[in-house]
Amino acid sequence: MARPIEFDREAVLQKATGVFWQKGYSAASIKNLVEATGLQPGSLYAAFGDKRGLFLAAMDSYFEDMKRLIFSLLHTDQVAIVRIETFFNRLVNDSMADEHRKGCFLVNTLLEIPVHDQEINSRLQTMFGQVENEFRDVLKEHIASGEFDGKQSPEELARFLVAGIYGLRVFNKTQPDIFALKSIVDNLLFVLRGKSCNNSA
Amino acid sequence: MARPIEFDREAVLQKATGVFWQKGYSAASIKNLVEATGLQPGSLYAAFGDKRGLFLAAMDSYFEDMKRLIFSLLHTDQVAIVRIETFFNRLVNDSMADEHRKGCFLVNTLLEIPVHDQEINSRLQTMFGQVENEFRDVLKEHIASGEFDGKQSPEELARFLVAGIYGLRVFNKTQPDIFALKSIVDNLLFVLRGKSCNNSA
DNA sequence: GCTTTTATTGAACGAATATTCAATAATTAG
DNA sequence: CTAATTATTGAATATTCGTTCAATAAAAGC
Repeated sequence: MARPIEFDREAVLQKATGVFWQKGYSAASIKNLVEATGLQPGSLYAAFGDKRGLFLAAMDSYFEDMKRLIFSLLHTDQVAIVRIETFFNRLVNDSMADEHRKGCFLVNTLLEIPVHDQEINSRLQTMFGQVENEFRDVLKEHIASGEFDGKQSPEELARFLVAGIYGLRVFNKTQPDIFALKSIVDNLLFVLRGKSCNNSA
Repeated sequence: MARPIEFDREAVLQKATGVFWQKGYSAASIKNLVEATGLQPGSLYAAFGDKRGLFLAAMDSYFEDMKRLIFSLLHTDQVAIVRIETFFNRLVNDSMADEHRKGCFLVNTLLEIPVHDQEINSRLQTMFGQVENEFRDVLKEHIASGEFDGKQSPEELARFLVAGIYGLRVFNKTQPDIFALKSIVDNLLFVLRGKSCNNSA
């Protein structure tokens, strides 16, 4: 028994995410967000509390999309190592396709927000932790398959891959070169093969 | 035949760098900078033009220090691979020692400033290019020493290491764990050994 | 159709922002 | 000592910032 909300919350969050992604949290103004979303300040504040609340909601929205994508790439009927390869190929292609080279919104946020902001940083920690765990599970399969004879644990390898993702995203900001990115991926995956020496065969 | 400048330019830049490093470019206010440097707005503007000019000067000052450090670590009488190891050990130790986990000022800046800001980004590109070249030269020595039988070029390996530095700096923001960092470094250096398989001996 | 409830509007608010500049201070040249 | 030059001061500036709120609009219950 009241006036219903007119806007599509998800669509608004996507627009707002675009602004924060492009400019960062501090440099994104309410004016920018009002223009991008089409909502007036009052509506924005009624829906999300304040600028920070909108930012947190944008983070969550972005992460949900990201999680869905990662899950779809990492849970197929292919061999474990191939799934990981596919993931990194996708990362390289997406990086090249992004004309503004915005990178990953969450990585950007991680570096922008000082560590003493516990609310945002613990969120990021949880999010990146989930990604790490996804890789860890796939790596467990990989190791069990016998195609790997290195001494590293799945946890250790997962951390290494996550750090590799960070490296690629930052690298793409300085040198958006597809061959460079691919070569970095090759070297990352090299670590996962373990059996680099085939002269026993 | 005029009043001399009272402040120490390098000392002021160090203080200003601290503010930008901690808060980022956008979130750092002139008020913050005035308080940190001890200079009044007028003096700051007379010396550096505007906030952006001060930021550019801070970037340059920071990079000079960084370059000196990298040079000192990478040009010793040790074996090439050991020098690289030493560099990464130092990076890990410094990361752990930084209580505010500010990471690398230039990497933070790289992710904060949109790519369409050509002035700042081309500066960063040059700076990181120089670091990459330093590694490339050391890797040439490493490859020439015969301790490496991989197929990668020094250029490719240098890019990989630089991406590794990026990865470590970002990783340290989410998980400041010395064992995790060390394990990532181990895996990075694993790629440089090439001769991972000793069963022919 | 009237009341109630909630959404939307957008002007208005005070606070904070980057920057300027007239006044003052400190130095040197002559 | 005086004049010239430049550094320093910090209040004042205009603008932009995030946020609020009274007015208005739209729906549902009775």
